[in-house]
Amino acid sequence: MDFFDQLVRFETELWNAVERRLIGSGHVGLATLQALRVVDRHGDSARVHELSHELSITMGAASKLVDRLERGGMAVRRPHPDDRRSSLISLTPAGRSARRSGEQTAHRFIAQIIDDRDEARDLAAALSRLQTRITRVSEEADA
Amino acid sequence: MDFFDQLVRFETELWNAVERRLIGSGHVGLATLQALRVVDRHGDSARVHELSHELSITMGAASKLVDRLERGGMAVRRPHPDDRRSSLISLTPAGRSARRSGEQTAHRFIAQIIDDRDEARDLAAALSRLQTRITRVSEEADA
DNA sequence: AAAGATTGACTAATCAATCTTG
DNA sequence: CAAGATTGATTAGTCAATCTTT
Repeated sequence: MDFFDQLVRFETELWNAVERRLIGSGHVGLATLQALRVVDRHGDSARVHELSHELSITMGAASKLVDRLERGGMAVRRPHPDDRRSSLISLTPAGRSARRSGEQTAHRFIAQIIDDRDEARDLAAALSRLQTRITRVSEEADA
Repeated sequence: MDFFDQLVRFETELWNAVERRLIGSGHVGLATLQALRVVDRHGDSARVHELSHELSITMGAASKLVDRLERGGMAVRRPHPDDRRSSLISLTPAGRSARRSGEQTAHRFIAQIIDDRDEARDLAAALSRLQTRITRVSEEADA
């Protein structure tokens, strides 16, 4: 379990350290920043579904997350033109600005932790490859 | 941010997959299992402090975690012999049993995700090395 | 029936305040 | 005053039930 324990510990502490840096310099928190990045990345086609999927949280959590973004004046929902069950989510100017400055701060901090860009790329690739195995191994159980 | 995003995503999904496997086979949840492992690892010298530190959670969270272990009949607090501010936490037979079977299930599952033991060791070492940088880089800000 | 989303009940984390002991 | 722990108020997640639309 060494690998698992180390993974969990590092992820938790890195998340918390980035969070402290963001809050300490007057930016939005990391969970909010990650949400803003997902919405922005999707241009005008972000739905609750995308947030749920890309942040690995439930639909319920994603729905409430968008509620908070709206209350904070960082995003707005408008009706989906082709599917009346859904809404399209887009950032307000304030949301885009919070994303830009927060992302810059987070990026600088993380680059100090892992300053070797090749190593960062290799680690990301290794994790990405293992990622695909999670689904496969999980599904083998259901068979 | 590729590395960070991939790290967070992989950790979240691996945690959730292990959790589902544990619950699905009638074991304690993963957060509980991690707590049981910490207490057991410390023999008879586990305090709330150790749980807080090794799980990277606050003292408040760790204190409530021990409350839940006690309510579940998996651990007991007894007064610390040398320090009356503190308690020593130890596992009951039920707690030790839950730890053993849960750990076995979790271990088998994770070994299926990352089946190359050398790779697991290398990744754990890389993360461990980066781990030490978090504190250093965080503290540079305070200077 | 399935997909998208929302809501309510519950769980477990955070922070801050507090208490006791070192 | 600092360290260990506990507690209360708040925050944000889960799951399950529900509603609408596909």
